[in-house]
Amino acid sequence: MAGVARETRRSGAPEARLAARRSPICGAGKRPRMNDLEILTRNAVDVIESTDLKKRLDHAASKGRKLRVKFGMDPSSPDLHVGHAVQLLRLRAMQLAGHQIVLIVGDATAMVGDPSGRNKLRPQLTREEVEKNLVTYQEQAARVLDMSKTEVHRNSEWFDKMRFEDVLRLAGKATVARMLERDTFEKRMEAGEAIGVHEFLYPLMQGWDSVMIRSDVEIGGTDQLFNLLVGRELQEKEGQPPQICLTFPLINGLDGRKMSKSYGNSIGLTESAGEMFGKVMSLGDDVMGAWFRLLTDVPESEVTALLAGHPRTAKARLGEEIASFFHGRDAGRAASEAFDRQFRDRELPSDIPEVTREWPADGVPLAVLLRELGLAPSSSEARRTVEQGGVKLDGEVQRDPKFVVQRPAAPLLIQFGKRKYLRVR
RNA sequence: GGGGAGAUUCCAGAGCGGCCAAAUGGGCCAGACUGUAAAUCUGGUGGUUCUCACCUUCGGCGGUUCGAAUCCGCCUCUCCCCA
Repeated sequence: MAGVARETRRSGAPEARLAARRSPICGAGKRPRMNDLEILTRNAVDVIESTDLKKRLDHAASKGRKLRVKFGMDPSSPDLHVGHAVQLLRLRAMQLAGHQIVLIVGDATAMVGDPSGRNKLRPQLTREEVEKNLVTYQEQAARVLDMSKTEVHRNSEWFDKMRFEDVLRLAGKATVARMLERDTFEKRMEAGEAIGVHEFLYPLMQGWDSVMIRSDVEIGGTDQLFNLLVGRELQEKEGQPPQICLTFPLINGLDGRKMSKSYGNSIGLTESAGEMFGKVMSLGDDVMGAWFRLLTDVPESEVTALLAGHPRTAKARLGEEIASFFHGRDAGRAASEAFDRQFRDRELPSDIPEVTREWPADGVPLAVLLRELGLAPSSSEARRTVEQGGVKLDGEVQRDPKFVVQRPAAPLLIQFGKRKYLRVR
């Protein structure tokens, strides 16, 4: 199904730099052709409508007309994670291929709250909260996209100008029956959960965004299909060619649930290489294949071979690929090595922070010390961990939370649980 | 407008006058084991200078009682059925 067309080459300095710096994932530095269906739709679950997409891509390639590719970000939670990366990587491929990426920051829609995948009424955000998240969002998107070539809009640009009359007109473009077809609404109805009337407006707003920016393609997670399709319908009603909808798999979080910052099971795009690597290593063996295919550029034949081999080796490779994409090869490798030293070889990490504190003459009980150093959130928590043998002082397990620690002559090494290390003096 | 059900600790969900800081499962934390921060098994999981005791918590505010998450009143929010 790979598109057969001659390569259209052109040189663009900033693009080249970006490609060089972060080559490993999408297209390994090779810029995809504008109509390379294979690369642009890799991993896609739904492609609506694929013949139309092919046609438009070919047209774009021959006329040199960029397609406008829309991606909406909901600034209601302030962090992007690797789950978003699945889609961002496709956008990046499109961008490298020469298409125009249009990011919509859904500041107006965020005040409604996307009902997708929710079994709960979402709290509506205030303007201030949205503003704050918006800034960090763009910084994070810049980890994957060349923002200098990316168009960014807030949808408040047009929604703020609408009067109630306009809202009614928009609302009139959909029917309740149509809205209720949506699986999340259906499930919530069945489960007897709350559905706010304003939530029906969400898909319409997102769809209206497509009309306003005249998108050719919109990308989203599989849970976005309904919203994307509404965009198509609205565009048709407004006399525009309906956008192509591409959906990509949602990636599960570290614990198998949907990846979300609020579940604490995500890997954020701005996390350190060490953090990323370690979190990947905590994945269950059975999801490695999906992660390889969705988040790395490792060829299928190699993935198959890795999965057939030792899971530990495969997972380490996965972690290294992911950490390398965001932080460079060297950092990725370093993270992998540091992990091996700490967890496989059980050596101490090389970068143990050291703190200095005040010591009363008669010392400090261990549990209190741990809390004061911030290793434990409360002294009860500290006590439990100590009693369970989770705390080592200079390498020795200390099971007595009341053990009094005196001012140490040399910095005292404290190991709290598996991951927290600290030296105090 | 009428009738019914419900709001519990991070989440789901028991409890229905004292034995409740509150079952169980998930998550999380620790330990054992290991190939890893996988899997599995074990323990822990409100706070307090802590095995006792005390303090805060079961939508909100009051009340009944020696004693309430549990009973009563009002309030807020949600769901269902009927109109």
